[in-house]
Amino acid sequence: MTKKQKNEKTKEQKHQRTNAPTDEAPALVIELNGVIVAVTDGKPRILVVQHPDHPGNAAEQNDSSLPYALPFGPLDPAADRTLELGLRRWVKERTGMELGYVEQLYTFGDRNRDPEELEGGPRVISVPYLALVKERQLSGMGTARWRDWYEFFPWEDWLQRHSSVIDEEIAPALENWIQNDPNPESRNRRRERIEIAFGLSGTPWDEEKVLDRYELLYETGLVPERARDRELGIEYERESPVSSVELPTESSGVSLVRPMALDHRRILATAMGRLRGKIKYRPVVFELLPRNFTLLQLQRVVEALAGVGLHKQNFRRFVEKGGLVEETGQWETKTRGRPAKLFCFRREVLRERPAPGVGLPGARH
Amino acid sequence: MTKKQKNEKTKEQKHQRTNAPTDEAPALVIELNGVIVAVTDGKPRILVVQHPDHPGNAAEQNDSSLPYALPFGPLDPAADRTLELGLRRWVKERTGMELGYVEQLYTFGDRNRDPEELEGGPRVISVPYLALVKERQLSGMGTARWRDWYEFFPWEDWLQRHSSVIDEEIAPALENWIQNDPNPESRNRRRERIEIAFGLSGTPWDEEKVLDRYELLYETGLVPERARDRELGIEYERESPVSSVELPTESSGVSLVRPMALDHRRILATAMGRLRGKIKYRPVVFELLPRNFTLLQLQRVVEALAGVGLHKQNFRRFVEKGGLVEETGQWETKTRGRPAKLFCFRREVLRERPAPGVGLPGARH
DNA sequence: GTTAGTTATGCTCATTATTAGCATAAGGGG
DNA sequence: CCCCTTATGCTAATAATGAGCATAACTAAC
Repeated sequence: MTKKQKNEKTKEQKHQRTNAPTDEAPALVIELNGVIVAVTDGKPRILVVQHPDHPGNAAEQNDSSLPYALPFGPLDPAADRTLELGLRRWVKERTGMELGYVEQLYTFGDRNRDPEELEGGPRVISVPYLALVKERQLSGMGTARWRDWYEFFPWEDWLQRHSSVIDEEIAPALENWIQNDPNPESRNRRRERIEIAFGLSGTPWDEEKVLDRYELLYETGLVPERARDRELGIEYERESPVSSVELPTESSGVSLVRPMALDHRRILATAMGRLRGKIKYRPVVFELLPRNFTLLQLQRVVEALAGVGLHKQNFRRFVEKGGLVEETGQWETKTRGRPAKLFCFRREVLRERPAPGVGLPGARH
Repeated sequence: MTKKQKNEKTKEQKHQRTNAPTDEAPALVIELNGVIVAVTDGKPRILVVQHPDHPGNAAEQNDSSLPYALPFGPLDPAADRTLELGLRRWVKERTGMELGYVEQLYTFGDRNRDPEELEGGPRVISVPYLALVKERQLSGMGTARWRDWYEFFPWEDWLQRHSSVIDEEIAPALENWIQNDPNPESRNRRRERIEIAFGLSGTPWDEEKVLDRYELLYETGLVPERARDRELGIEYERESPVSSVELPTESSGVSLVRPMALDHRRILATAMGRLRGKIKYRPVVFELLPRNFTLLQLQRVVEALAGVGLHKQNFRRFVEKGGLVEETGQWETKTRGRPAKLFCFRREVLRERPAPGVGLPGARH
């Protein structure tokens, strides 16, 4: 299949799915994206599909090198009663999965997020949702598969690889970017943004700033999406103009691995940041766990999401004294060491505390 | 002007502003709403305009009885590069106001939120933004005006009127709604939702749950919007189906005052909840204050937004020791008692703490 | 059946925050 | 000068948090 053919096919699909009168393309489409998250074996996974990506993309792609994309589908303005129901509908259709907890993330509406707009395609507004599921087999659905989300964000993982990526690759490149700015004032702003986002020079690491970090890497060209978009004539700019003399150092062969299609890595970053924040004040972790679980299982899930290690005893005290869980009287025996009590979520906590979540006791902040 | 004429005019405007080919109405429009907030004299104000509201609305309305609406305008998919710029553009156009801090709130996409959809109008997706400004004169713009947001949400104000509305009107009516549910299980769910949302029977009041409270009042018909929508054939349902036998007791002449047009009160509730949450972990209050301010001014703004009173000394300690503000060396003298030091926001706090905000020290929780 | 390894769980102690007040300071208006 | 108002300093009691030590209860290997 030639590149041209592929493009046409994609465009056709897109028009087709908008339910517009066949002779006239709509000016506007709403696309629903699902960031479907599960945690297995202490790793946060997201559901991805393979996607033909940008029409003008670099090398001829065979199927296995197609970039990953978050699953998505169009809103049918005539049929879908609500956005959320639209999302649930086609996730069901395409993966056979009935979503449980679902939460709207943000609405991305920048022009040319989808390069087909440049060729006269409709303006595409994306409304991504975060969904939390207990991982299970996918019924049907060909290309969908689970991936560790740190494959796309290695610098977010402070659990295992102690994130040497930042010290060795990111920090020097960003320092370079700072120096490249001739204006001293905006240079200071750059330095401030970077130090805050990446927790450099004394500033503490904030696991929630996933999006800020991604945006910086994008702006500085450290992430392949930037070069790709630029080639296509897409200029992404921060919505709040930060008046800066952007001259990204297209630079340094920093290999910040595995991009995603379109702006999906930005969407994923939004989801990660949101979830990392939300577990602290809403008992959403339990959506990712079986009904009964040991405290260590719970801790592993939190650590996996937050990307940081926690102090075991303090964590245990936190969730127990905090009334977040209660004993079931059962025991987990199939593990290696001493058998652990099984707990379950304690619903009454919702009445007792205004914002019950897990927090990160003992994280190195 | 007859009602019919009015309706037609409105619809025409709407189509006009979509930039669709004149002969074909679009299936989808994006509407941008601004929740523009300022605080003056210790009261949170929002900018509202008057709006013809629903076509099928009850009595013939003269201009002064038109319901208030949040200012809004359509996205021009061809011209507006980003949603946020679209918002800024027409806020500028219509009010002469240059917005500073702006934040996307949510995307409301339920079908028939705008009753004109029932008459074949396009599906309207609303993307409201929260904007924080220092109140100032409106240049131009006829009908826009500032209103205390508690006019629309009297039960959210625990500062002055110690919210007797809840004890005297809301709680009894909701209790009634609980009893009206024949199914004991769903009755329990209702009770739980109500107790959590309104802080009844031991549950602490959570000032952030503004939306939950509004939704409950809507579901139970305690808010006039419900009856109005129903008359028009609009059935709003919670997006996450909570399987319940909805038979709202259209009930009790509870006068939960001043509705807003369309679903704008829901949008406002979203904004209030978001802002009440956000001041705790982001230094956004300062957007509402002059560069220099006394600690009491700062406290008054926080109290106004959160709707609760705070312990003065603890509040002071909190913001000072927390490094959120710094002395300017100047003094406020025009007040009555002892002159107060003037402070300003201390930007460095952004580097020191991951989530710098004001918190509510000494609130009766 | 002893030993080593693994995981669970109890408990302590120092430190830091938070709550709720008491008390004093510094202005203005009679 | 007295009274009212607002600002500001300080404290004692309590609660939450951070960092460990120590022990318990299992499995697998020898």
